[in-house]
Amino acid sequence: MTGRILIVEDEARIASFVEKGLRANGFTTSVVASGADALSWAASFDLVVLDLGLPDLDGFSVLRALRDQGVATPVIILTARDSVHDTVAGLSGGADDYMTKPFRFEELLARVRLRLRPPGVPEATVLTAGSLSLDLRTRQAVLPSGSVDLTAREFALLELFLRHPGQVLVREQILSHVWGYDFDPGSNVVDVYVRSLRRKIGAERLETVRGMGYRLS
Amino acid sequence: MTGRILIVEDEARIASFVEKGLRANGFTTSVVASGADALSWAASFDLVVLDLGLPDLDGFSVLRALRDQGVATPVIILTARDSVHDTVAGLSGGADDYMTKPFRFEELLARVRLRLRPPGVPEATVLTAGSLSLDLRTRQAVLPSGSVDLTAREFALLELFLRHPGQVLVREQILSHVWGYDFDPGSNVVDVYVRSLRRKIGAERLETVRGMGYRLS
DNA sequence: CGGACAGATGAAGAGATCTTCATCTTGGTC
DNA sequence: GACCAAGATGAAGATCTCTTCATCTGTCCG
Repeated sequence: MTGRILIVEDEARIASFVEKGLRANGFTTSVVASGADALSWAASFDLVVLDLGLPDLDGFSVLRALRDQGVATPVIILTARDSVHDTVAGLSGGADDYMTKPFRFEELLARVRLRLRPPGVPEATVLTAGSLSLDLRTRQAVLPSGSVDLTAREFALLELFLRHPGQVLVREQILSHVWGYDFDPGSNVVDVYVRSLRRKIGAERLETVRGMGYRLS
Repeated sequence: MTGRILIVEDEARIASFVEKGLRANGFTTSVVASGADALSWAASFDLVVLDLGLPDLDGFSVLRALRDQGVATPVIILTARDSVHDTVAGLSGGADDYMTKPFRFEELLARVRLRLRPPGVPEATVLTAGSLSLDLRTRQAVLPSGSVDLTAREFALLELFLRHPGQVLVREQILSHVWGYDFDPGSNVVDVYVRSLRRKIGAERLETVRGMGYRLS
């Protein structure tokens, strides 16, 4: 998936963090630091990441002005945790999305991908690898022998494997995706959950790559 | 939301159940009972509900034939619970959806709506009523005073209220939506969960309508 | 062979969640 | 006002979920 993304952010550190991450994932990005610039440029982009704490215009004025101009580009808003209510109140009809700072980059990436999904290519309801499938709505693993209910963690873990089929996933990667940003590196939760997944979907499906991590086969 | 829906189902009882429900929700429907008819008609509809257990052609052949003809109409498959694996395996790339029989009508309706959502109108991430919002992804209620985490049941209950704002919801409706099809009519779970929701979002937001049920105000 | 380390496994405990039940309160009706 | 039904509430127990910890097993390498 590709796309041109406009980052409207005045803090250089955050702008750079977002820009690097998005570029590393194949998106084209530009950064502007003011609401005025955002207004002039937004229409030429596929998506806008908009910080609410701008120096000149506040973010919502920018958003409203864009919509008044008939610009329909999806906007993902970055906001401080303590002004969530105002932010959410400003999202009319779900056309836009928001994230509270600080945020994990993966979360932003997921939302960007969601908004840029080509129309006509609906969201997957099922992920499949070989004879193993995962129903994303019912949170069930589907095997030739039948369906198995998964817990939230098991589900998140299996989803991660299914989204990276055949690829070795390192513990650290797994921890940061499934357990979040500030994980305890000394924990063996991953092992334990791989174990319980294996019990449910069959041990042979999750291959151990010694010294590296695990791989879905 | 409107749309023309083709129901491909040979069991009259189920066909009627689905047709009535969809019509009651503003959709235009037609029913055919054979795969051959499905093939000739599918292209003129916005969505197809396709039973896999047809007398002439099996459902998958119909689906494959449609795709071979270049018909991209979204298809929702109805299948027996014990052939889930085959069904899921047949869903290529998540372009289609499936449901196991027996199913709750509301579930079908939700999937129909999902598939017929006009492109460019992304799925809502937040539902709002007055100063109360619900973030559908984080499962948090957002109030002027801050955000509150909800449990799975609380979330489902509040979502139901927010999708029917200002409308009185009867216990039975609530039970069938949030607790599923085969609920115990003698239970007071609804009361208990209304209570716990009130504690979290403020008692004044959920109004009691004596002898009827509850309403979000 | 033996040591060291990576991974596998089982069990236990904390905490959350869901539901049921018993009791109390409120509103409506006669 | 008295009564009854509907609803509100608190508490307890069953179950599930997640995580940690201790121990066991297997692999690699000298």
